Amino acid sequence: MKIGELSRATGTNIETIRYYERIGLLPEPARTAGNYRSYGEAHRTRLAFVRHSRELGFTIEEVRSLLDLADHPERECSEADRIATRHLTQVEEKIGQLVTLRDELSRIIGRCRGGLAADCRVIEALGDHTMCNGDHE
Amino acid sequence: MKIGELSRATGTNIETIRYYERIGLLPEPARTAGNYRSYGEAHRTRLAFVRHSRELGFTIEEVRSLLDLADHPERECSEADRIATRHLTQVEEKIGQLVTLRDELSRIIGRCRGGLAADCRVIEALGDHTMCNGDHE
DNA sequence: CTTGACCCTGTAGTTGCTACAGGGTGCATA
DNA sequence: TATGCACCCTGTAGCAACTACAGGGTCAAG
Repeated sequence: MKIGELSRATGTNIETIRYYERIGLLPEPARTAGNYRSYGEAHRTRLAFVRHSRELGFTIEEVRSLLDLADHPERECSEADRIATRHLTQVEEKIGQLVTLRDELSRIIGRCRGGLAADCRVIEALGDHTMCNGDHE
Repeated sequence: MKIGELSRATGTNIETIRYYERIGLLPEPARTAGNYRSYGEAHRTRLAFVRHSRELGFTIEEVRSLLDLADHPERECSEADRIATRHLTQVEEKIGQLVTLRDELSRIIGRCRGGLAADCRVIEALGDHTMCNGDHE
């Protein structure tokens, strides 16, 4: 498989594949006589693992740890569980923050009744930080 | 006010203040004899506006537009409303994505009953993209 | 007169890619 | 044989929004 085919097979940008190789997430593949990268099924599987992990929001370093574990099936999986659980916590925190944000934005926008910027509630709200009750960290 | 005081007054990193000045979000302040930046109340207000906007997740370019509007109170505020509404939509989309993410993560983690990586559901789930119903873009 | 806190400029690093520039390869077609 | 085109290669620079130095200057206190 050439890089373009792997790209299409996994929905990954070609530059991204080369980037993953550069940072050591994907092993260097064999080369053809013309110096083209030549991938096998194992590469496709590994790249799919990386992409799925990234879609779930794991950082590159987390993906590296997860891959490392996948490469060593004789180890305990508590590390994987720990990484995933911590990530879940972070996602939940982020959701909470965004919900707070959404509420504040809705409130600000709801008060805008058009007209001149001089009287705009959006602009006013942004300038005046005390408008929110002050306890959002 | 020297930069350190402005930093404390607004909870903004000193480097960030200089960065904002460099990219033109904050005007260049007067300088003391010793070439120190010297800020006034207007700078503090403007920086607070920027920080609050950034906390709400507006991009630098959006903040630039909002500031521009705040600087011209004779204009209509429909632009501010448009920017804020678009941003609200984006925040809502992001919340939706994260909720989907959280659910998938919970499902994956919930199935992990410890043991060896060889049998780990987390690792397995990451490798096998078809485990999710397949319709998340 | 030296110590320490503060300030200055300029540049490089962060994350996770993405986008070139400037070339080489490989195959079909004229 | 030439040539066009799609594809591939390396290496470097760019994005957002900061953050972190290095290597120096300023200023007040002791």
